[in-house]
Amino acid sequence: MREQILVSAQRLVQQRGFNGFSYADIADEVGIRKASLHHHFPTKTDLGLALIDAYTTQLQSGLRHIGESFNNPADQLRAYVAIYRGSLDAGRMCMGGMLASDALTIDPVMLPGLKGFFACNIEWLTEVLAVGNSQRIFALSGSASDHARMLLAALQGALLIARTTEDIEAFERTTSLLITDILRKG
Amino acid sequence: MREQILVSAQRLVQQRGFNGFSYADIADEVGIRKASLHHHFPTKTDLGLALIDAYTTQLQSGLRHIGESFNNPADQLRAYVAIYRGSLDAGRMCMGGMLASDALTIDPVMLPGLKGFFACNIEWLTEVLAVGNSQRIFALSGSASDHARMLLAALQGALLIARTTEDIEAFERTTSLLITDILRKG
DNA sequence: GTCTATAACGAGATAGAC
DNA sequence: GTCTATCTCGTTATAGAC
Repeated sequence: MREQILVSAQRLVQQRGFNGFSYADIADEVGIRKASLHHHFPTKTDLGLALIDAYTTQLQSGLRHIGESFNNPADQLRAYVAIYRGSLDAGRMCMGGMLASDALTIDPVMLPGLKGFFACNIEWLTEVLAVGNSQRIFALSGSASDHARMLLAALQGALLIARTTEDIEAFERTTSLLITDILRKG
Repeated sequence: MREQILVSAQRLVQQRGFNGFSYADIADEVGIRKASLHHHFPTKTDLGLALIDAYTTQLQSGLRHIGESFNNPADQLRAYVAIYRGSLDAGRMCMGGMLASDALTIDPVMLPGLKGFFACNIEWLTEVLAVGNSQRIFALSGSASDHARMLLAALQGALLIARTTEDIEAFERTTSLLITDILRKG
């Protein structure tokens, strides 16, 4: 049940933000009463902390899987971008981006976990970009970590705008451009 | 008074999102009672529509000013980026980005105005990039409109992440990289 | 245009029975 | 672990006096 609650709540946060859903929404979805939810997560902050933790674990698991599935840094980067594309197709934003936009309204105890999530993304991207650059697969114009931050920012923003403008095609073109600009020409 | 309300509400949306403030917050700030606000904006949706309209007007005015102040497309682009930097310094997000993250929870009648705001940004950026490219000041790897969308997405995402990670330095490096990647290399 | 007063609702949360 | 019942608070919104 705890797992069902987390699955439901995660979807709600990704689609509506942390202030955009209530215990009543979750209760309807998982089929128990509001009050019963408080047995699993006494406060909404407790739920939020568990969500960030679970989401970061999902990310790390996904990144590990990419590392095991692809040797080529370019393919790894494309697989990373595909995660965002899959999210868009499901009508979901990145939970990190949604919580970031709610940063001033949520309990501050959630912020370290949120920062950790972004750090996870940046560290992994930095490593992939650095390896690709040293293998002359990529041709970075700046440091690997600067490119990593730029990629993360661009993907978060592209996801946000694409959902609102309902333009998946534009998302696709943006991410293609991001990748080709990193790949060594000719 | 209507103007004071809009100023207050705009700041609140940019910092806390459309669901992150109430009429009580505005009332405290402008010094009238909650009920009096409904005389100026009967519903919160009415307020939201007025905010989007005012914000788009501010954008257009700002873009016009940039066009009048700088002839060089590179300087125009830097001035555009500086708008986001100024927002970050004020602890504010772009209102467009905030409303986009709230897209599924706000009254759908606000969505056309929100899409129009993004279209405004993309059209202006596309024009600046196209001119700079034809003047051989820029060296675009893709179409001007694709680069425009990418820039907008990257700036929105960078703003969001920089506020959460409290890393203005990272925002600065990201935007520098975005601009240098567009400029024709020495 | 602004006020007091209040309605109507939904939110997060608690108590205690089963 | 789940339930019913309830509490308290904040929210948007309205009625009607001044």
